[in-house]
Amino acid sequence: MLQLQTIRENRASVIERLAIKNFKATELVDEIIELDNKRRATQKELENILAQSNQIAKEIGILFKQGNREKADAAKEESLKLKAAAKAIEPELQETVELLNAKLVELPNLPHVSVKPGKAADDNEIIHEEGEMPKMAEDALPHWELASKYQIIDFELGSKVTGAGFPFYRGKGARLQRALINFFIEEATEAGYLEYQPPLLINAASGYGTGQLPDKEGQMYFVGEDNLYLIPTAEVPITNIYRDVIVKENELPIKNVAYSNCFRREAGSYGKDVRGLNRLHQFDKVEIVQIQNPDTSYQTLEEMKEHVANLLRKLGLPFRILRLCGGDMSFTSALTYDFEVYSAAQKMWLEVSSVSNFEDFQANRMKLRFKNKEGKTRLAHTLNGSALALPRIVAALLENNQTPEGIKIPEALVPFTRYQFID
RNA sequence: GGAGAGUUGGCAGAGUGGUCGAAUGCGGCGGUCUUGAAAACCGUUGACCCGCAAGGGUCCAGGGGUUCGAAUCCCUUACUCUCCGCCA
Repeated sequence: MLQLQTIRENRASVIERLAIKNFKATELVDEIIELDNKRRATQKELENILAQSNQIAKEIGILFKQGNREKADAAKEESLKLKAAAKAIEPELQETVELLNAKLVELPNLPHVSVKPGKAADDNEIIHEEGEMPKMAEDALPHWELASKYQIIDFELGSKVTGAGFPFYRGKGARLQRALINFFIEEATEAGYLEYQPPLLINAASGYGTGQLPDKEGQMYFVGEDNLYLIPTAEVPITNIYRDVIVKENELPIKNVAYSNCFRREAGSYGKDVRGLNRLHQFDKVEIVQIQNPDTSYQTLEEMKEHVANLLRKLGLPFRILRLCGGDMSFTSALTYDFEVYSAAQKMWLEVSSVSNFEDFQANRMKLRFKNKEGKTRLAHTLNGSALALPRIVAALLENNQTPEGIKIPEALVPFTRYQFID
C-alpha cells in the first residue's frame, strides 16, 4: 500500500498518477486524509489521558509504600475517572484506524513515470522484438493436437481425474517439464539467485503481504478447513519470507528463485484463449524475486528483464517485450514488462513472463525494511518476474519446432531432456 | 487426534503485581591499544505512533479481561517442544 506520508504530501500528484491506471482516486484519497486527521486527533486525546493515568498510578505506588492510605484512595478515584474517559475514546480510535487501513489497501500502487496511459492490452507499448518468425507448413498443428499426436499431454484425462485445466503430462512430455524447470533454475542459480522450495499453501497474512488479498480473493483456491490459500505464484511465499523483517543494507540485493506449482481459479475466463495449455488452473513456474535498495531497484528491473530475455534466446523462441500501459498493469505494480512468445501454429503472441518492480508497495504492507548506513530504517523495494512459466513455453516449443521427424528440442535444453526429438 | 510444557530485544536467557522497555552474556557498531590484526578494555546498540522540539504514547506471540497499576494473574487463538497414536 501507499505510504500515508506520500498521500498527505502529494495529494494532487497521487490522484493524477493513479488516473494513469484508470483509477479515480480523488474521493478515496480525501477520505483517507480525513480519516488520518481524525486518527491523529483521537490518538492525541487518548495519549494525554494515558499519560495522566500513568503518572497517577506511579504516585499510588509510592503512596502505598509510604503507608499513606488516604491519599492513595483519593488518587485511585481520580484514576478510575481517567480510565473511564480512556475507555470512551478507545473504540473510536480503533474504528478509525481499521477504517483507515481498509481504505488504504484499496489504493493501487502508483505507476512509474515512464508508464503511459491506456485502457487495456492493445495500448501496451512494444519496446523490443527479437528472433526469427518460424515459417510454418500449411498443415502445421496447434500444440493441443501435437500433444495428443505424440501422447505427451493428456487434457481429457485431467478432466476425468480433476477437471478442466488440470492436464497430465506423460512420457517425454513429463520429462520436458522437468527439463525446463531444471534449466530455468540452473540459469537463475548461475545468475546469483538462491534456490528455495516454498510451501504451496499460505495463510491470509501472506496473501495480504504481497497484495493478492483482499484484491484477488476469488482468484485463489481456498482450503476452508485450515484457512489456507493455494499459491497463485511462488512470489507469495518467497516475498513473505521477509515480512516483518529488517535486513542490513549490505545484504541487498537479496536474490531468490523458486520453482512451484501455481494454482489459479481463473474465474470467468473462457473461449479459445483457454484452449490447450494457454490457460490452466494448475501450472508450473520458476519465479525470480529480488529485494533491493530503492536507489537501484530500476537497474535491477532491467537486469531481471535481461535475464528473462536470455532464457528465451537460449530456447530459440521469437519474443517481444511490452511495457504495460496504465490500464493493463496490476494493482501492486509500478512498472511491468511483459514477455510474449510467438506461437506459430496459433498465429498469436502468448504471454510467458511478467517482470515487475513494486517499489515499496508490497514492502509497506509487509513492513519489509532495511537499516541504512545512518542507522535509519527504510522500506525496501520488491521485484519479481517469471523466469519462466512453463505451459505457454511448451506450447510455443511444440508448435514452432514441429518437423516431419518430430518436435525438435532446442540445443540448450538437450542436456536436461537427454533426447533431441519428441517423436 | 490425546496428554503435558512453553512462547521475553538479532541470538541465548533473567524477570511471577509498582521506579521494567526490560538484568546478564553473545553478536553488531564506535573507540583505546597495535605497523596491521587478534585479544583485552571503554562506550554504544529494539521497533512503531504523535510532536518543529522538549516531550508523550504503544509494543514482552495475537486478541480480550482483572487491577489505581500487568512481561508477571485470568480467558482465548495461533505457534513451538516432549510423550502417546497415526503416517509418506
